[in-house]
Amino acid sequence: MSADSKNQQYDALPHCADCMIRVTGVCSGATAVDLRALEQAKVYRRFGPGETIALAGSRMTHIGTVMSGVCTLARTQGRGTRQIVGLLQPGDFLGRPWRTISPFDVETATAVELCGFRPAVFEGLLDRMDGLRRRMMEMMLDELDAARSWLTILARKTAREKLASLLVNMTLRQNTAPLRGKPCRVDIMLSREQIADLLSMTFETVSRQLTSLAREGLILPVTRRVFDVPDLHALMQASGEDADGGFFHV
Amino acid sequence: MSADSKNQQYDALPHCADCMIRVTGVCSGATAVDLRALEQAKVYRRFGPGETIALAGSRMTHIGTVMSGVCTLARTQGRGTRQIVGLLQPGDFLGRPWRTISPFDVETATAVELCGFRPAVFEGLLDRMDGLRRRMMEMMLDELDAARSWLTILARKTAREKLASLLVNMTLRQNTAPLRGKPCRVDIMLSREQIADLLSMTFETVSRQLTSLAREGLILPVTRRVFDVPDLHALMQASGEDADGGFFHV
DNA sequence: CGAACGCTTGACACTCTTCAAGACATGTGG
DNA sequence: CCACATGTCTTGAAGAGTGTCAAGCGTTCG
Repeated sequence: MSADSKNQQYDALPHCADCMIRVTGVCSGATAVDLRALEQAKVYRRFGPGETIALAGSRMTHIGTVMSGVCTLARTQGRGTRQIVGLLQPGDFLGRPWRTISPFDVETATAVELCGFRPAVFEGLLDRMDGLRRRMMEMMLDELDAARSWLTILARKTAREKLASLLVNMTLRQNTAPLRGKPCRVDIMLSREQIADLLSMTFETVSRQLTSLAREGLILPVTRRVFDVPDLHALMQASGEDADGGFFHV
Repeated sequence: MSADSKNQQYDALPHCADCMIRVTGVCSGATAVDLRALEQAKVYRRFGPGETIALAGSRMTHIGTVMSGVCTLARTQGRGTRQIVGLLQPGDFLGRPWRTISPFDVETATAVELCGFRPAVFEGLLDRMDGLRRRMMEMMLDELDAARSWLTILARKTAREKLASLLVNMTLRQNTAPLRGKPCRVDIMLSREQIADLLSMTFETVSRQLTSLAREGLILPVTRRVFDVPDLHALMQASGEDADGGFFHV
């Protein structure tokens, strides 16, 4: 039934009615009636790890909600240094209505499923649907706050604190109820180099600080990208954050 | 006529019909009819330099367009370091609808005139006026891009490049047509310490780099905060930006 | 005039980057 | 199965760029 030519015969993604992401995504602002229109317009897309979804300056063919996996927004500077300015995790919105030229490179770090729309279609829906539009504005405001919080982390923290911050952040997003004192596990899903590009360091410094944190027992390596966190509270203190203070979420 | 109690007897600010800011502000999205409603709802406010408009976590009594002067959005870190995460210059929108608790300290760097609205009133106008709402979303998207571009500058540039970037940015905003090769003037309006908080450096380093740029003739000091820029293109190169590449605007 | 403030300049310490080599894992072809 | 290549990660040593601490200058204001 009306398969987009790009859509291989994967298992179908959930219908809006059964979709878990809908709790937090843009579509959480949609009414039941709206949802039926969204269902008709949406186009699922899948990407492998390491694929480029859009280069900076190019037009995005689809915008929408990340269903699973992690995307990076990045820009390459003058002399080859690369800065990742945002991570898109499940529930986050990829692309912007009325601004279909992406100002950043959009790439997948892992396999990614996207619940997408043609930009013009989605803009039409936004104009029609009050709730959807309202949720969209909320999410944009949240993203702005997150970007600014992220700014303070990159700008003022030491290498050690930056890594601890990233680990705490991802631990919180990956564990539903990470009780303090209760050990938990975190998968950073990014290579040392990607972490470096995200935190504005060299991958050597990333490696050094990770082994340093491991030596002190704040994290316990399981594989190279998976760690056990025996004491999240201790890791928070290493991140230099005041108590529960403003933990970013992008 | 209907003077707000906060409004001392200053000269009146312009009517919307004569307002220059309206070219770039949110209200540029308003129709002639909308404009009459805006005119009725707006409340001009004035602040002296160094005033605190809102502390982080507090409710903003007014949101609206900055008419003149410069405001800073800032947050104080754990050990007393301060990070300015955004500058609000004339035409920029101060505060966010549906998010009246400010996540940052809002302060004036100079004397500031604000064309403000009660949050609830402005939200009502947004719901009613398609053009206004559309322009608001555009501005939010631009702000998000600006925050992310700013991120790459803070994260990856040297002290010298950061200062050059800031100077170029402000020069572009303060000169309508800064032709390359044509000399122009820039007023940074911020103290050395504020610049340091904005660029994540110490004020000593700011001072050193400014004198260094001046020694090389890239900027010519007029007063301590005003410089002539004999060759904007040369300054751009010192900023490490690729040609005209993504110059941020906050 | 003295005090307060913003700014400049210097000397030194320290963090992080840079350059370089090696360890470890994975995959390929003989 | 090995030799070899490749990519990712670790570790080391030296150097550059900023932060830190400290002193001094210039202006403003009471």
